[in-house]
Amino acid sequence: MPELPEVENVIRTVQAACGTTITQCRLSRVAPLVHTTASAIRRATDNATITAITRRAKYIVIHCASDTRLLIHLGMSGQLRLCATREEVAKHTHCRLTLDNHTELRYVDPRRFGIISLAHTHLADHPYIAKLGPEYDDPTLTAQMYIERMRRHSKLNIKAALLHQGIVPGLGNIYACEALYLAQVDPRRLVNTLSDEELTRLYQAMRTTLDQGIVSGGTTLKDYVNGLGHRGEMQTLLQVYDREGKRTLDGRADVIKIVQNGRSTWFAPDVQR
DNA sequence: GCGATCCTGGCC
DNA sequence: GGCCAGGATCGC
Repeated sequence: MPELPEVENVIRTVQAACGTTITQCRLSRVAPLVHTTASAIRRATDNATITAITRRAKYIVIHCASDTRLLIHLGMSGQLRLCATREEVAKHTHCRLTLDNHTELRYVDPRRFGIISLAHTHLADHPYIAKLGPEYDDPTLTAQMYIERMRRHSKLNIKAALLHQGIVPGLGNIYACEALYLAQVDPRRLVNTLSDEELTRLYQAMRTTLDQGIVSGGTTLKDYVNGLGHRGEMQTLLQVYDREGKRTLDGRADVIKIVQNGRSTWFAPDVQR
């Protein structure tokens, strides 16, 4: 479900949890924990005040006053919801953080591809965080730096490179297809066949696409909702994603679907070269 | 670098 | 019943 714009909208809509104190942490046995245990999470969150909720790539970071941070990745089907305590608990709710203001943060994930983890010292030292490239909107990430990072993976097709979270994280299947359309680049091309000019177009396109996704509240294809349960609007603006056999949204060209590295790619061969 | 794999649910 | 899905790790 969630790519960077969806995760950004989730963290923005759960900010009311900041300043509250966690009075209870309930983890189901099927919660997908990584690099930690249920007891470590209970210990870290017990009576902890939430000082901030931030995002790193597609990870949600819940900062506790105790200097520990709870890391949540939503995987394919995860949701983080800020609910009234009395609200009915949805199926596949794996973690409930009860807060001292009659609300709860609930992590729900039917497919269980997401993860919950813990970072004690520097966030950047966490094994999963350490592998990530710089944020797409990092002011120090110039087009030139982006090109250099891309060229370290010369043998990848450009679609796979856009999905590679170690280069610049945040794009998933939807926004990668959309960025390639905006930049007018054929997803099948290898990085080492792209000119600096084409990579610069992709640098700009991925930034524009992610910004647009954030501003429009994320893409609700099926079940994405933000932390308050509201759907996004970006699905009404997608040019190519899931439009096999149709025209692009702007009517400029026909869309076809191919499979790359096991994932569907939609693109318009007449305008993506 | 690439394919298999984790898992549930919706759709054909 | 089989296929597909917004992700990413792991082993080869």
